[in-house]
Amino acid sequence: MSTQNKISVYIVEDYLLTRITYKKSFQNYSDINIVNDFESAEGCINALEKQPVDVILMDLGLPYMTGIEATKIIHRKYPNIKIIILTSHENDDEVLSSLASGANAYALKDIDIKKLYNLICTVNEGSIWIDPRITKVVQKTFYKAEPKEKEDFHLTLREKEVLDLLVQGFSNTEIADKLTVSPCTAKAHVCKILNKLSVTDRVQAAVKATKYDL
Amino acid sequence: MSTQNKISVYIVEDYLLTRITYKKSFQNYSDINIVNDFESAEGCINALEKQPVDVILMDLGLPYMTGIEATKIIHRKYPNIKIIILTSHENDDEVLSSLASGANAYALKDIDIKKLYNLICTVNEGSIWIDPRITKVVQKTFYKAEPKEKEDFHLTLREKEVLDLLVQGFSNTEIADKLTVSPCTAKAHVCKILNKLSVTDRVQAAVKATKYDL
DNA sequence: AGGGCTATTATCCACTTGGATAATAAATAG
DNA sequence: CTATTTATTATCCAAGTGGATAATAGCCCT
Repeated sequence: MSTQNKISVYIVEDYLLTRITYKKSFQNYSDINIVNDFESAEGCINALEKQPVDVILMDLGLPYMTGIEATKIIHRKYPNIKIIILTSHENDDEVLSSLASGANAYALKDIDIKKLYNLICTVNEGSIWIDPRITKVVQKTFYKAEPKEKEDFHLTLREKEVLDLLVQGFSNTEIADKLTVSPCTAKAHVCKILNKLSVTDRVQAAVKATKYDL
Repeated sequence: MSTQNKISVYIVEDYLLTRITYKKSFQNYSDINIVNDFESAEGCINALEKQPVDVILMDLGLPYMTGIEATKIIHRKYPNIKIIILTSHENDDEVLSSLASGANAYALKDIDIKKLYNLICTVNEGSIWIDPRITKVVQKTFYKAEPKEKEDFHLTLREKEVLDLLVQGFSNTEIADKLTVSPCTAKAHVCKILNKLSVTDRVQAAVKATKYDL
C-alpha cells in the first residue's frame, strides 16, 4: 500500500480537541504520517481525490454524512484504503454496519496510543481487527452466518426446480406451465416435496426451503 | 487472563516438525511460554483440565477430531481461552466455521514469527484478528449479515401475530382458533397482509416475512 | 434381464384460498 | 367531538390444495 516508509493517515473526527490530541500523540511515531484531519466525512472524501492515504481513522457520529456512509463510499471507491472505526459507540448495529461497510477495524476511543499505533500498522497490512469489548456481537454474527450443515432432504433435481418455483409463489398450474408438464405432474412433485420435507403444506415447505437455502 | 507475566500457550498441530519449529522460535520471546504441544485435539482438551492456558494455536487438519470441533468444545468449556487458528487452509467455509466456533484469530501458516508473536499478544487481550488474505470472505459475511433497513410494511400488531402463525403453516381456520376469533376474521387479516406486502398468496407472504424477518 | 428410482400422467374428494365487498364496534388521534 | 384506523364478522364464488392411490415409460446399475 504505502510506497514510502511512512504510513499516511487521515483523521475524521468532528471534535477538534480529539483531533489535536491524536495528532500530537502520533508525533512520537516516526512511521506514522498524519497527513490531514477533517471535521466532516465530506472533507475527507474530497481530499482523497487529490491525495489518497493508507489508513483513515473514522469517527461514527459526524455531522451530515455518518462515518458508516463515508466508509461505504470510500471503501467502494478506494478498496485499498484501510479504515479504522474509532468511536465511543458500542451499539451492536453500528458495529455490524461498520464492518459491513468495509471497515478493517472497530476500536473504542479510549484505546491507548501505543495500541492504536499497532492497530494502524496491522490494518495497513490488510488485517481485520476487532476491539475486545465488542467481540461478542461479531462472534454471534459469525455463528449465525455459519454455513449450515446443509440438511439433505434427498430432493431430486426436478423437485428442487419445482420447490424453487413454489417458493416464488407459483401455483401448481403455473409451475406445470413453466416446466411444460401437466398440472398433475407438478402436483405430484409438490406432494413428494411435502413428504420429503416432512411438512403438510406448501407454506411450510417454502419457509423451510428459505431457511435451509435449498 | 494471565496471572503471571508470561502468556501461556498450547500448540495443537499434527506435524511434529512444525511443532518443534514453533517451539524453538518462541524461545526468543521471553513473555511467551509454550507450555506443551499436542499432535491431536483430544490430547489438548485433556491437558486443559489439569492446566488451562491463555492461548491455543490450533491447526485445522488434525487426525480424529478436527480443529474446528476442538475449538467449539474448548470455547464452550473455557470461554476465556483464546484460540488462534493457524493453518494452511484457505477454504472459505473453514474460515467461517472456525470463527463461528469461537476462534479469535485465523492466520495462515506462513505468517512470520514476529507477527505471530504480536498476534498472540493481541488475542490474549481478547481482540479478534483476521489474516489479510482472507478478509474478503469475512467482509462478505458481514455484508450479508448486516442489519437490513427493516422495510416497514405498516403491519398492525394483530397482523404481525397472524403473519407469524401463517409462516408456521397454519390455515386460516387454525389461525382463527389460535386467536379465538372467527375464521372470517383471520381470513380478513390475511387478505390485508397480502395487500400490504404486495403479494398475491400466502406462500410469498411467508417467504417475504422470513426474508425480512418480520 | 430384472430391480429400483425418477418423471410423468391421472382421478376423486373434502377442504382451503383469495378477491370483492361491506357492515359494526372500539379505540385512537387531531 | 369527529375523522381515521383497527378489529371484528360475514357472504359468494371460482380456483387452488393436499391425500390417497396407481399406472406407464425411461433410466441406471448389477
